[in-house]
Amino acid sequence: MITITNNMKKNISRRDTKQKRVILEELGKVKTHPTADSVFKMVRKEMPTVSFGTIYRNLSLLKNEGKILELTCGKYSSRYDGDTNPHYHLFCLDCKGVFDIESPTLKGLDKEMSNETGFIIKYHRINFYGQCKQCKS
Amino acid sequence: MITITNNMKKNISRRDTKQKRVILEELGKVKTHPTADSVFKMVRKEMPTVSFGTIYRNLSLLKNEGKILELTCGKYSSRYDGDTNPHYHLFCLDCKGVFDIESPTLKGLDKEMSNETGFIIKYHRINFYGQCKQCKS
DNA sequence: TTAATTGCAAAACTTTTGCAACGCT
DNA sequence: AGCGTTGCAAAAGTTTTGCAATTAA
Repeated sequence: MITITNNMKKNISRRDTKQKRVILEELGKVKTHPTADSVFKMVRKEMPTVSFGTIYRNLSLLKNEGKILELTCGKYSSRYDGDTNPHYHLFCLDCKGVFDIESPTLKGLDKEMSNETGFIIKYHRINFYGQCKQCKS
Repeated sequence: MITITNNMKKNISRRDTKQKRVILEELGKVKTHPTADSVFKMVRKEMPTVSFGTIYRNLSLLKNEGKILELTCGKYSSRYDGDTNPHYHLFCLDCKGVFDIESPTLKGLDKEMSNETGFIIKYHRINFYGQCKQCKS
């Protein structure tokens, strides 16, 4: 009999490090959906010797563990979200900021689209594009 | 009196070039949502001297003119869609392919979300993630 | 004619990776 | 002790840009 052990799950955390803790902590503090570079700068303030490689490696681990979200938004630079509750985002075409949409998500959409298309659908993301409250004046 | 001339619209085409025509033509032929690099290779077959800069510059022009769509899908490489009719996409988590969803789009969603959130919403994109028909076996 | 566009190459920018040292467990 | 993780630096991948030559209008 073959047993699936935890070790067989690839690219997830096996150790609890200071760096990982600070990254998650900093992401939890902000609602700005920072890029990897911004996370790097935030963490640097707490840990001046942290490196870029460590930021990227940990963001990848945390994402695979479902502790953070990676938002895809155009060429260059993903953005990261410490809030893993299902929600959508507004991308401001003027200031380029990313904002949370508070409205509830469309619960039946994945199943409905699965049925209509024949694809297997696990989840979806909705990105709205327009102007944020600051920029709409 | 100040007149808005066509010249004041920045980053749109002003000349009709062979390169631009071939790029649009090649994008119209496929349903694969190619990356800029793939478009480059496709166009190279027709025009062996075309350069990367020309591909990127024209993809940007065509996008600004609404003749093609740029799909954002994770770190690295945007993908381009010659079909500008409103539709959603499935991103296959296995083969990494991008597929069109034929179902109609959610027409009232932008207005509804505008009202609920106070943002100005111009358009939205929905990305579904799962398995395509090939990979779901 | 004149100004947008091209091809080429270099630069800019984001992300990944090799490796020796380090530090969880 | 064993091995996952770190810091550093270099490499890899994508996109942009400067410039002289070309070409559409």
